[in-house]
Amino acid sequence: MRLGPRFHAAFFARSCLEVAPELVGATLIHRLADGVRLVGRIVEVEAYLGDGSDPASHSHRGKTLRNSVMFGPPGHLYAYRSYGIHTCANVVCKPRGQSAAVLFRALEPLEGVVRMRELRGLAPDAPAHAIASGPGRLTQALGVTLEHNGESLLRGALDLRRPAPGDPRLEVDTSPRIGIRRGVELPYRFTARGHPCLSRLRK
DNA sequence: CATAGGATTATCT
DNA sequence: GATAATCCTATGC
Repeated sequence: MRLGPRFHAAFFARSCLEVAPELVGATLIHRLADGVRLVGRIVEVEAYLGDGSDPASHSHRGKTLRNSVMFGPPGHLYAYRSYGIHTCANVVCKPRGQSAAVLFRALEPLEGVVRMRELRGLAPDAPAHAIASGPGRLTQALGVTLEHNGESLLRGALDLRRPAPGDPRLEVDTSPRIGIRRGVELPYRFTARGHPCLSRLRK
């Protein structure tokens, strides 16, 4: 398949509330060492602000060893461990020194689907919507680990691309974020309308 | 279909 | 020592 154009760092050097909805429909790629390319279309993201107004953000209480990448250059990967088991992946927003991020929550598998099922430990006939619908599932399916924390998403093995010509234009819905205890009411979750690969389907 | 509970560990208090 | 931006399985409608 043909990939869309790259993002420039400037795209991410602004509010994650602007960046997040524009990432719905973009593609996330991981080129594995053996040449296999894992590609998915982003259908669900969440924004986490860094200006102190967002109590659910990891950077809400300032810079720590874990969240230090959030304060680094925009367009890089912030990966962290969740509930001791899962890895979650974000793209850093705002210029260096400020902290904000967009969490990748669900992908529609596009290429390397057989490998994704293997990485997830799923049966060969497992449906596409079970592969990367959820932040932990997404990183497992794409082979993204904590070792990728801090890597650029603008070039290299991990690669974020704009939609390619001919890709579907997705309608974006807004809703409250999932699985958090603070800032529960803030509408910072952005989803592709009616898409089967969302982590939680519409009613 | 919906909900509840356990798993499991890095990070911070 | 408690918490956590979750997932899977089991159980009950």
